[in-house]
Amino acid sequence: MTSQRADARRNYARILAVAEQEVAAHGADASLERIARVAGVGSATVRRHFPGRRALLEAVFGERIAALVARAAELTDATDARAALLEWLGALTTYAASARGVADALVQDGLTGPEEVEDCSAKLATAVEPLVRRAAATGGLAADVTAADLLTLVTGIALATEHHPAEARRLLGLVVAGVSPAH
Amino acid sequence: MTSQRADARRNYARILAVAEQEVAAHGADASLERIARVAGVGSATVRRHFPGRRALLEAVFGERIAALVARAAELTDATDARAALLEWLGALTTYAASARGVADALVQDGLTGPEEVEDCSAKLATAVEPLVRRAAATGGLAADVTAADLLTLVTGIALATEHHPAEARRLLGLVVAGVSPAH
DNA sequence: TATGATACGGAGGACCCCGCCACTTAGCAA
DNA sequence: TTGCTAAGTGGCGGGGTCCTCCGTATCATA
Repeated sequence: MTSQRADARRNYARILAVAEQEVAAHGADASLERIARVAGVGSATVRRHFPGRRALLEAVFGERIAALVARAAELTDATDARAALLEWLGALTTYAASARGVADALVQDGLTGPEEVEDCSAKLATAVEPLVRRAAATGGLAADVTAADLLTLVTGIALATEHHPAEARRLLGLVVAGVSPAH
Repeated sequence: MTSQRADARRNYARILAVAEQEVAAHGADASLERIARVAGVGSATVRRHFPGRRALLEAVFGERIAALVARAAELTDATDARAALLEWLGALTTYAASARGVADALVQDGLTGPEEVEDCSAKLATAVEPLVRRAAATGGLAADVTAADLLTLVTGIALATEHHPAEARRLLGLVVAGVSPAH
């Protein structure tokens, strides 16, 4: 861990910084080769620090994901459980719609299987779980809705509105209220 | 049109047949090169008949899209407007979740702009439009929901459940009923 | 059958991801 | 301070894709 060499740490930081820009500019399938060039390192170095595109994306989004997890923890104590959940979902939607590639990363997360506990969607799911439980307990959430369902829906909205990010929040509103609630 | 040479027509059919298999197997980013190889034609020929991946995907999905458009026309006369709309959305969801790549194709459709009337999502939007209007008129649909919204939501569900297609129908149900309808 | 239009397909360029390998260098020990 | 060693590095080559150009084969017509 800390035994990592100083230059390695330096390169790690440089690559990550460039990767953030590139992913923001070109989405989840930004060119790793290009990231290496811009960062002034060899392509092998990028691959060493981040084995595979997934690893790089997770690192890029890690901070924001952590922020969302923290936000969820704060909201756990809110008086209105339903409002807390909705606010968190809104924050997630805004982020997923604005940060190109994050939604792709989330939908790909399911592939690795349950042993991979470190992936982004697992972190998020664990984080909302308490909010979901509280909202469900107070009747603020349909009974058969799981945390995973909500993440999937938000991810889907973000993916489908890739070219119209402004619509994302509105669509979330529709999903929450119901497109055609039973009368 | 009919002045197309016989060999060109033959190749078109061969390519389309192979493309259907390849897209079903590898999703929207199937290799055009590979399609050409399997079809026994040069890569330039594929490109000639289908300029760009979008064109190829549209051709591949064209028949099913047409079937959905026809289904919408049938359902326009149904007595229960809301049920008709929901049935059509269910059919669309099932198809989008089962046919790999179709959702990607739909979300990419928005890029070309309004002048391109031939694209899949425009066809579908035009087809559901009457169903949406009737459902809204009879109170079976939230007032501020457009046909495009519904397509976007279904597309999103399909994209987000790429690795768990079985969930798609259930999520559609949640969206219809509302995850957390106002009390 | 001869001929012009049409469609074909391979070569080649640009880009990408990935694995391998010889070289450099940071950080520790004497 | 001076070596030593392993971690870290970058470049090269292989395999793949997309795309364009252009000489050539093939079809339709007179």
